[in-house]
Amino acid sequence: MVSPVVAKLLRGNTLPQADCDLLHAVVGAGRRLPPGTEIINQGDAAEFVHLVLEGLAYRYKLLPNGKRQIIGYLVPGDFCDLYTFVLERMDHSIAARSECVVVRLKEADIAMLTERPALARALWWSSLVDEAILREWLLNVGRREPDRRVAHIVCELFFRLQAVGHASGNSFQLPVTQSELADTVGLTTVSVNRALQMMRRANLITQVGRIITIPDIPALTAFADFDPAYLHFKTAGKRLENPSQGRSLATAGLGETPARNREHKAV
Amino acid sequence: MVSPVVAKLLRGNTLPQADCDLLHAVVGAGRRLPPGTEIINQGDAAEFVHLVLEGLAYRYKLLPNGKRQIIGYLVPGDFCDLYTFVLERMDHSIAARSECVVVRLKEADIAMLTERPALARALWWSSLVDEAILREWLLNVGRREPDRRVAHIVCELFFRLQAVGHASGNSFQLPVTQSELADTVGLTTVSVNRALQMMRRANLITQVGRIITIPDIPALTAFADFDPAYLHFKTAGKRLENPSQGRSLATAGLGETPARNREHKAV
DNA sequence: CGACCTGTTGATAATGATCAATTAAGGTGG
DNA sequence: CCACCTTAATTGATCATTATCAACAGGTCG
Repeated sequence: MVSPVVAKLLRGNTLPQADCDLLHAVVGAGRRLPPGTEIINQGDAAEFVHLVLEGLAYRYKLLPNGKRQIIGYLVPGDFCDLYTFVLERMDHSIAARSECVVVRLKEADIAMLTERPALARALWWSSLVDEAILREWLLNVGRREPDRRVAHIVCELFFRLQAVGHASGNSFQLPVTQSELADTVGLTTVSVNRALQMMRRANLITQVGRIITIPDIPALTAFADFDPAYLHFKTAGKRLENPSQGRSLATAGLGETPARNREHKAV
Repeated sequence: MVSPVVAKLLRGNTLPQADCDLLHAVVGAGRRLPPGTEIINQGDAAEFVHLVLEGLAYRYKLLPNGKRQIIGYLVPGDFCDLYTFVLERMDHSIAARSECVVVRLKEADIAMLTERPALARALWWSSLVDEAILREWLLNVGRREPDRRVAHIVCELFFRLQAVGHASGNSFQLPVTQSELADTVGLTTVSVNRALQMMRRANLITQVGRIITIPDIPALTAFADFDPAYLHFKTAGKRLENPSQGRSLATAGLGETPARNREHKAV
């Protein structure tokens, strides 16, 4: 069984086997957190680096008037705060959306990893991808039409979840409520609801509960103006053409019904 | 004369004198680019790392329908693409807004810098601050009211320009058109225009041409819900309380009228 | 069963976008 | 220095879109 971190880093990097082994050794088991747990709060000082092993979490910021903006999703293999030893305080919060398994790494662990050049580079890459995603989101929220915003985030979550083995074929579990989607794309829940309805009517997606199927991926990506290049996968181009490579379960760890399932193969 | 890079990095880090000297040695003179020059284009492959020494540039993405989203401003001391050797292709473009002086650094130069632990950490810090700014922008565009969006970006540019010596007291040159502001905060130019008018009427800002004065900084930051913590300056808290520390000229290198002036002191 | 959360719907109200001029400012060339 | 040109800022009127409000349906969970 390959840790999702390794799987994730291998999306954009090649790593010597020894580095993968080291990662496995350092990462260990992690603790299981119920949905809704605050993992990190804005203003927190550095202590540990948190890494999501299972489940889905999100970053967010709040406004004084109570409005919320979700500024990132964390899927298995994503670091919450790799930079915690460089920036003194968190400028945003992170909460578990589903049941999550999260490891806490000490500064010494991180140092051990970054001593290996390939690993240091891979970790850097992962933080740069986070930044690239933010840029694309800003474009999404600032300049895309509402329907396309929603379609775009659906595409992104599909690609990212697929990359860590949480899609089967063209189906995956959309692990968030419409209200959360609204807070990620800068709309109201009503608008998100109608955007999704429109997408269903146009047969761009099919929905059974929270399981979403994309019958025609090129059609959806075209509608959303989604180009996976910004995810900086090594094989991003190929994936778009032939995207049914996901081999594992859509439900593991991401549903309301906590799943214990760990059988997903790493890609 | 201290290079703006050094000034910038010292905002959030302490560096040994030797590291500052090395930076100076590596950075050198740079080339002068006229306003509007495309510095880097989306899809470009890695070649050099670009660093802005003078002037103002911006990152942006375009939509197929021609809409533009500005996703970052680069002030003196900012790197355009520090990560160019990690990510294969640029996922956005960068253009000079005013006349700019830009240096191109080879991979070997960067390697030389990152061999020094303090410098490596400082460069990492600078890239993390870029990311933090993106998060705040996403909140701005996604969830703040139009007037406050505009006020917020005015605050940010003031603080960042002040930090590199481009403010005098509470005045600075806002180096962009209203149309560019619109593309950064996700509004139309008409809305931005009216927001600025409102801010003038409320005496939150005063404008003479492109020179903006903030008569009451706490009032403006309160209105904008601007908390400089996300810029991760070491002294950010203090700056908010006592912000009239800028010592240099508001116009150097940032106006339509190209300024040759280099006398600004580093802070 | 009843409380609660999520998704859905229709009606209405605001809010920004759009459109179309007009004014202002800066830069150029005669 | 002035006429002229271009770009940027400003204005008012109108339109479209999205937010808001309110209510209800379906499911889950004690």
